[in-house]
Amino acid sequence: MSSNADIAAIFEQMAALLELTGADKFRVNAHARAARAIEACAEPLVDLADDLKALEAIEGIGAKSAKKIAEYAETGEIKEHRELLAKVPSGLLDVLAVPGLGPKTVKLLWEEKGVEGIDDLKRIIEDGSIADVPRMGAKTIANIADAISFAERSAGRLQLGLAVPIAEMICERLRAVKGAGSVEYAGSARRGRETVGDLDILASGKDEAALHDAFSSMPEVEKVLASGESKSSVRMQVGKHLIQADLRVVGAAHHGAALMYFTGSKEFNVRLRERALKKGMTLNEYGLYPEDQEKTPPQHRGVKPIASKTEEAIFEALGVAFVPPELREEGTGWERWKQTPELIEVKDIRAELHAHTTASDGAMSIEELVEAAKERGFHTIAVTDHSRSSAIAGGLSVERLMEHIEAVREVDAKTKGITVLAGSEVDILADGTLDYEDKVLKKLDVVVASPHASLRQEPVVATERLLKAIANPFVHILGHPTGRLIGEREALSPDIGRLVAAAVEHRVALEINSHWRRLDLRDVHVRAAMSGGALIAIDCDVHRAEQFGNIRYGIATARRGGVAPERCINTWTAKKLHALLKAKR
DNA sequence: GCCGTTTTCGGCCCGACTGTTTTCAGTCG
Repeated sequence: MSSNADIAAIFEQMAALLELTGADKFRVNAHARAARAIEACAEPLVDLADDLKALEAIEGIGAKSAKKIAEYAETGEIKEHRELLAKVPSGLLDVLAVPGLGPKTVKLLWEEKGVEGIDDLKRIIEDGSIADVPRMGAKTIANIADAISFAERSAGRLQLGLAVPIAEMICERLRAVKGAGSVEYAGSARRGRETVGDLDILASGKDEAALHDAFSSMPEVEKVLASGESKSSVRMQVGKHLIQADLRVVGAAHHGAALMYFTGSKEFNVRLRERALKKGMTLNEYGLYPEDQEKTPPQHRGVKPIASKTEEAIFEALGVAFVPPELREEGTGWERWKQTPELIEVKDIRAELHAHTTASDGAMSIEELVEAAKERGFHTIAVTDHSRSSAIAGGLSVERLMEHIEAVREVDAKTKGITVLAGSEVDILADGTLDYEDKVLKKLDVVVASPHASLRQEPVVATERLLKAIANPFVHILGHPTGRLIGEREALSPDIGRLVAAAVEHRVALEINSHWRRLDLRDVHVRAAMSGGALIAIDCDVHRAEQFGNIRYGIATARRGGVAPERCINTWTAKKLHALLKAKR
């Protein structure tokens, strides 16, 4: 299989390998950028490989990279990549990944000490010979040893739903510091990325030192990595999760510029700063200033910024429409916007269409589920317990399903203020048939069809399987279409373009499952669904009441995919939504 | 290696912090 992720990984690796061979840094960066551009593409690039012009049309992909992608599509490898791997020991890539070790140092360790992997590095630390290398003092050596141990203990990036609560906990504590002003989290958590590498906290306040102290002395902090006047950095353990957190304290006058800078993405910042230069201005984390060729940064010379207090002001001064944080990524095309796209928000959601009760693997009774949905102000809640094949999840036999439908109807009859629909999350079997016969499906108000087993199918097989499910006349929603679990399993890689086209044809909504372990569809798929004209359902797949709170992660994913409220059926009025569902009965 | 309502060649964002240095290189975001 050769997904975009595979190709992106090769480009990413080429960037690192080039760095280690001492290649021009702009060339290195161009490879890293190409990797991001490839990753952000919804369409499988191997399908585009016949058309070099189409590949080159992708921002960040030039003639050379397009040729390499075509070469990969044809031969399954890239010659330059193979040659680089022959030159540089692949274990060096692990060494380069150790925090604090950059290309210069790794190259030096390799050339002077023969280090070709982590084990070699550990060995020369242990026998002390690492000290022969220039600029290797006691502190540096200790930091490297520590970083290795951290890398070994850390599971890497944290899922969004694990990172955000930690970020919020830190913010709460800093807000409690005397004289604290605004405190908020930025970085990839603010952009709503599915995983977060480290937490970026931005604060202002009367007593800057007090904020840094409070931050560095949190009980979960196991090591202070840096502590300067404006920035401190710690490594902390929260529960079983290890994560790095950075705090930046800036004056309120610089808040917008700092927030923008700290939110990123890095690529976005670079593009924006380039744009500023073209307009005769310079942008840094303190503000947007007139460019005057002076070497000392403008904020140190008392230069009055053109804009700095709010992000909005900076965008305006640059002549760019405000870019929502979720869209500040490579390949979203923000440079061409005339105005900010209208994106869906949590408050737009008025119905949950994918929920489980104690009848299968949920923790709530029908009544408790309905109560929780009412509390969120929803007009509709669909009860969609598992179908019979999901035995582990307590899937319902046809007989039990019939009883369950009755039970749901009874609750609906006696409930005021919300419509309770009888539905099912029906397994899509390996061959694409559904777990209940059509005559059973017909009795249900809502059918969410989802893949749960046979998740290692080849893309072609998976595509046909899901297409068949979409074409079933009784299906309303395609639930978590790929079945992936972030960082745990890739699951299916269907041809999203074809799924979208079929979903449009059969008026099936594609689900964004809001659980932070899933976020499935993922952001780039959602973007494809939007450009293809499909409807989206954003659901929490609730098993417990608190999981309704996961909607924020589903919404973040939707926003990253450019979803406007009207494209999501959960935002529709009861009348409109129910009409859509009934049209298939 | 990419890119261009100034450019198809000559640029390519900007600052904080650390550690090992006596003025700065390396790394990070």
